[in-house]
Amino acid sequence: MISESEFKVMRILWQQAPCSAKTVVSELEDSSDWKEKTIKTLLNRLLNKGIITYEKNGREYLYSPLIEQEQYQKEASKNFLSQVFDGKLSAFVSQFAKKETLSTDEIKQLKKVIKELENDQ
Amino acid sequence: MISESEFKVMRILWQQAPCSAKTVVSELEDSSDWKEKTIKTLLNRLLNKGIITYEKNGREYLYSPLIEQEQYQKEASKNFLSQVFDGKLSAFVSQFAKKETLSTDEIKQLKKVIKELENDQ
DNA sequence: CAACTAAGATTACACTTGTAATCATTTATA
DNA sequence: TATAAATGATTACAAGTGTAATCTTAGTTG
Repeated sequence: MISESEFKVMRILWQQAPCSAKTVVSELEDSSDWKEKTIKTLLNRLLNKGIITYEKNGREYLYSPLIEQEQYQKEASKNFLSQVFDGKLSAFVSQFAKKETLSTDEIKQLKKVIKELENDQ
Repeated sequence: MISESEFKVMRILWQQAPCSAKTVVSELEDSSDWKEKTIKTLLNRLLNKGIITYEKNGREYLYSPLIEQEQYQKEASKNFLSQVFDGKLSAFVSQFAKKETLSTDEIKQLKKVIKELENDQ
């Protein structure tokens, strides 16, 4: 539903909403090589898809997400896992055992997460 | 590069290659509601993209993948993680701590994987 | 041998996506 | 006040995708 390009816009809105087009544009002009018009197109598509909304501020819009990042991430994760790894989280994680070299810190984080998972049982 | 629909075809080829179109079709007619022509289109697109190949067997083709599943999974994983979770595996995994209820077995698998990760350090 | 089938190849067509440019309108400015 | 500038809206256009149908050709069958 959210395309890859649109997602980059969403990340900004998730971080700092409500947010003017100008702000989004200036952030994305740094981190990408999109033109202003391109970025505005993406905002508009997100609007039409009902994924974000806006309130007027003078003659400009202040945009805000209508779905939470976590909710979206959760759905995206489930889709990804079921599509690529037959739904098996461990199969996915073990991909990274093969030389993808996680940092010690990431591994520590992971262990913590696993422990939480156990406690929830 | 591999679309979602094409991926479903790939899964069959990864499991049982070389594989005739007829076999792929009959498997997918069960698990999806695609028509035969649709499935053949997908095979053809994969061929044109250079993702699979074939050898002739009489007048039919026997298809085989040209990339390994693991290689593809690895790439897809990296893309997914960096796009949706800023590259952080633990952020992804912790999604599942929130009520996505993994089976005890999955958690056990995960722990094993983590242990391996540690040993690789 | 003529007609039918079945395989792959080619064509179809609407929708999405990437990537903008132009249009219309409103506000700021000379 | 006429014009320039900036906003969002609309339009553009090629490539990729989902989802098939038609075409071509070579075997199969009556």
